Amino acid sequence: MQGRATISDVAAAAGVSVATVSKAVNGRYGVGSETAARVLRIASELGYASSLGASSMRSSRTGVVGVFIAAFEPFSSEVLKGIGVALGDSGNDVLAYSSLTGNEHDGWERRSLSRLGGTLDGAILVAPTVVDLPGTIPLVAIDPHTGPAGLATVDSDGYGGARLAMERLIGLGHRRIGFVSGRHDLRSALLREAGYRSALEEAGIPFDADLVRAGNYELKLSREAANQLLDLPVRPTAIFAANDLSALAVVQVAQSRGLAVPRDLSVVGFDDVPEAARADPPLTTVRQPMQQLGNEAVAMLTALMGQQELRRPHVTLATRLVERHTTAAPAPRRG
Amino acid sequence: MQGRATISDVAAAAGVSVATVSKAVNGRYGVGSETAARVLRIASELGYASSLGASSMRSSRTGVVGVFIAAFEPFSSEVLKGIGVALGDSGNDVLAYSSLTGNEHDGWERRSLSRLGGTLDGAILVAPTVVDLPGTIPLVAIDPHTGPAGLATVDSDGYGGARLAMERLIGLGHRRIGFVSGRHDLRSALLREAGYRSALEEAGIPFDADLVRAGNYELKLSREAANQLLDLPVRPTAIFAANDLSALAVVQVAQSRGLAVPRDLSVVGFDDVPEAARADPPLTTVRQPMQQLGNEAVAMLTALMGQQELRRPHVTLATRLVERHTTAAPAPRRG
DNA sequence: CTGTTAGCGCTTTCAC
DNA sequence: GTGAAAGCGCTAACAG
Repeated sequence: MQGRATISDVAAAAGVSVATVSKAVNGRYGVGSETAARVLRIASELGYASSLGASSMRSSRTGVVGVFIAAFEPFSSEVLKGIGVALGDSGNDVLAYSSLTGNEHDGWERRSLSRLGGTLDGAILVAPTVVDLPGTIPLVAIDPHTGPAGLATVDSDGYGGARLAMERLIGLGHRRIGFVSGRHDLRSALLREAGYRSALEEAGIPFDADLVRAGNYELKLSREAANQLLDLPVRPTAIFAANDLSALAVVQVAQSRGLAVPRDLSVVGFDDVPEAARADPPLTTVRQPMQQLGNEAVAMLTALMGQQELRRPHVTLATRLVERHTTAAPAPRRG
Repeated sequence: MQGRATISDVAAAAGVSVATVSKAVNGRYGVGSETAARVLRIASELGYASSLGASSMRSSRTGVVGVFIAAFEPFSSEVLKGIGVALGDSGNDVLAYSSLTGNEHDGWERRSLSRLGGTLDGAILVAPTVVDLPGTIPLVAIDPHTGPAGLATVDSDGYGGARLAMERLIGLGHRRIGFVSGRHDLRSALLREAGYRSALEEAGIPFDADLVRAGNYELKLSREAANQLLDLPVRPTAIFAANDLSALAVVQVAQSRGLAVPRDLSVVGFDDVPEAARADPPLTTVRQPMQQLGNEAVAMLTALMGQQELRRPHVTLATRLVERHTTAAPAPRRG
């Protein structure tokens, strides 16, 4: 049982050639059923399973689909859950890969695809920002950069979602609403920002560039953005953030400055990651169906892997506002 | 840019041999600095990155650590987050693998390890139930089956946690407390059950076998267990479940039978997965530090990969009770 | 039905 | 400093 058995170990133990073992293990024709049975038994006894790396070098199908993510953060994790259940019965294994390493200009998605592409039957990219990907295997992107029309994509309605958030805030009576923006290399982030502006415009509230600050979906930057916004001579009464991470950062900063949320400042996020519900106070946010994003991506990928044409190569899912406890009417004017 | 570039593509384009490219790319000695620079530039232009499968067949270090999980469910997802951040700076990539396929007697952990073992520098197994694993690479198990003393493990204090839950329930005045058990092939599940019994005993409440039902950490079974418990002639006033999934199932079943939680039935879970906080009503549960489980595992694995001896090959983390809204004093006797 | 052979992409001696 | 060659574990022709 020491050190993984190889195909030759099995062959030797069974007294046959490696070719025969390979055929038996893969259920190919051309092996006596008796021989096959014996080989299988021995393989099982030895705990043999073919090396993914080696076998993928010779044959095309491997039965594993890859998911490439930048990191195991809440958003990707939810997507992964959706992918996992959707793939549950397909007989495919799931391999999620996060490459923190060498994040230079290459882009992790390129590098990862290069390293693993040959090994996979298909892949899903979560929030890729790189445009031209090697076109070896079926690919679908979730929440992508504005990429080539050729790439199948799934995302959710960031524009509409942002409007939902803003309309609520405006309906509550807010007129001075800050915005912490997201990663500008992601279409979804841009759309959320567009929704912010359009809602303002529709309500007849003039756009004020001072009220939008870069958060880039990063904790540090979002905190800075929040501080800048709250340092403004005339403080915003509400802040809409491009994702929950940023929104949570805003809440935290506000609280650390002695401001009560939502009494002194309303905050709305975007995503509805699990962390949003457990925050204190629980975050009002725009929910995007993250697990369903995964489901849809799997459906498309499955079609692609089955050589099918996609009816709809771009799917957009609806978002909705989840009101929790970080929104309220603005406090009566205090100067 | 079509179809991943291989090392020979780079070699051809650079007018050198594949051997030279390999050395240049891997920073080995024996290449002119001028040549190396040119090769590197061309490699980058071609978007070349060495195939993981192929390179792992020849060299030992690959810079990727694996995490093997049964599925992308809430518990594993949290652990993965912890592993991800802990590994962030190590320069290692993370590869999470879930093999739903062929879950026969082999055990997914064996099979997966066999298929990928050669490709990884080390691996973390989440809730493995198989005992003898091939000992090829550094391994650490999180929440393992009672395995050989040789395997490094990290888990949390299931016994103490269960007692916390039970003591609270008993303190609230409950005397008739049901238990939905977990997977009996996991030590943690057994310890939670032991905690249940010991707390009962200590409070002088006689153990009643009718009050414990198998949930196996499965939705379906847990629902059945809940129904059986609630069908009892003398209904329990509280139910402690071995994990949150089961607890949530119990709440759901109770509600569907017209019982109000916590008025008619108190429920306590175990884990504190994100879903527990968002449930309605939010679940009272025993929190185990899932992300920290991941951190600890990484620390141990890193030591192991660095050839170091482990000071403490078995680490157990503390748990604590998180009271939310599924617990209350039992209703006054109504027969 | 079974074994021999070639070669996937890569790294590593070992000559030159 | 550079390249030829061997071989990692495996599968796919092709012989026998």
